[in-house]
Amino acid sequence: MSDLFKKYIIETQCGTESQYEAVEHLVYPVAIKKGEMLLQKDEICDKAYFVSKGILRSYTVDEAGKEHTIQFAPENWIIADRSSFYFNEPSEMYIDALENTEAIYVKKEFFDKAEKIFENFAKVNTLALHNNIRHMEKRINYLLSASAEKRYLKFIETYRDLSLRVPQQLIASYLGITPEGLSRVRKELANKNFNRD
Amino acid sequence: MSDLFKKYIIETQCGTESQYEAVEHLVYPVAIKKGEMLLQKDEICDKAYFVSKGILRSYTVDEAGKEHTIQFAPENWIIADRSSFYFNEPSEMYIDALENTEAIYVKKEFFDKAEKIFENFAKVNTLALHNNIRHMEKRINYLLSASAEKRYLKFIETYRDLSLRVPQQLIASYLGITPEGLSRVRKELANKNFNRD
DNA sequence: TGCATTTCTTAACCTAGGTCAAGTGCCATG
DNA sequence: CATGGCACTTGACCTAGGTTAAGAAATGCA
Repeated sequence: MSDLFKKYIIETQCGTESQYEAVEHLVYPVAIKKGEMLLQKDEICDKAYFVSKGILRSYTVDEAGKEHTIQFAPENWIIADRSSFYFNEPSEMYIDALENTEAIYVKKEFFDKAEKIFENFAKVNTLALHNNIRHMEKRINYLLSASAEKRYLKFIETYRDLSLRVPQQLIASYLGITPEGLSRVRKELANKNFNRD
Repeated sequence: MSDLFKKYIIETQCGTESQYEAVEHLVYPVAIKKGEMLLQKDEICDKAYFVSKGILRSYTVDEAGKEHTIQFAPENWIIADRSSFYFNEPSEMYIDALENTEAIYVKKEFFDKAEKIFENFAKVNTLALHNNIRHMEKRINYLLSASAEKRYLKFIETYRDLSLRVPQQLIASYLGITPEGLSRVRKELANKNFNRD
């Protein structure tokens, strides 16, 4: 179950099997049932999950009770409330499983230990943070400037696989539109494609 | 002109004057006139600016020619296209000055050198990245879930000083609404406050 | 002080997308 | 094989906020 994570670590760190063995005891495999909650609002997020099979998702809930998807994490992705994890502050979000999922989680100790074992751990981590920032910046820009249709097209272009595996209503909640709105957008796109002979 | 930056570095790094002197030659003071451009789209952003007086701003321009403000940087803030700076890739954004501004800029060499001089430079930098991520996450959440009015109220609560110094149309472009839209929101807020005797 | 330029407001009108309420189709479990 | 429950669609209606165009204020510059 944690083989994929092992591979991920060894590859990104340019590490060896024996280096990985030195941190392995801090890697906890878990099987998560569809719908199961891994993090609730106001809890402190002390676990970062790496998905080896299935999909996890983080989301917020507004005063009106509506869910807003922050992130999808399919295979090979890491998910956590980074702010809560790093600053030890209560989380604003929830994390749950969209499918029966196999994952591993690590706590802070893993990061501390890994920094000692892998020469470039901090550097690789910084790279990951920058990737994260770049991604969020693009998302903000899209939310500021693009219509529902454009945001959807961008989404299926960027996450082709996810757009097939994830319920449409959740994609809508990621894009900042309603399920009905997304349904309409899809219909209009279908018409366009049909009409351009 | 660079005194504020010196103070900023010494404080955040818990460093000494003499440590600062060892990196000072990599700190370039600049005076920027209102309206002057510091970064254009498609350029690689190789400078990070720290503002000691005035305001800088980063923004994108969409296909319709509309500007979308990504960040305001008043005194004591740092501004750059982080992705372009870190990954050496062409920038998607512009940076200009909203007021006559005094700033310093540093290039990558500064970071390299500072990492050697200040014991915790990398750690403090990681903290800054996490702060950045937290901030962007909140912004995404607001864009997904809150009305124009709520976003505006949040903005003036969070950046009281900026909301007085920055032209309204630019605040609108930060919030993802039109200047006219913001004007209407303000009017409605004024009416509400007037009518609650 | 006076003119020009930019910023902000207002109002009429419009539209993308929200809301609400019925369907329709699709598994999934008994 | 039936049925109960989701997920998705559809359509009628509504509204927040966009668009356009015009003026009013503010600001800068000479």
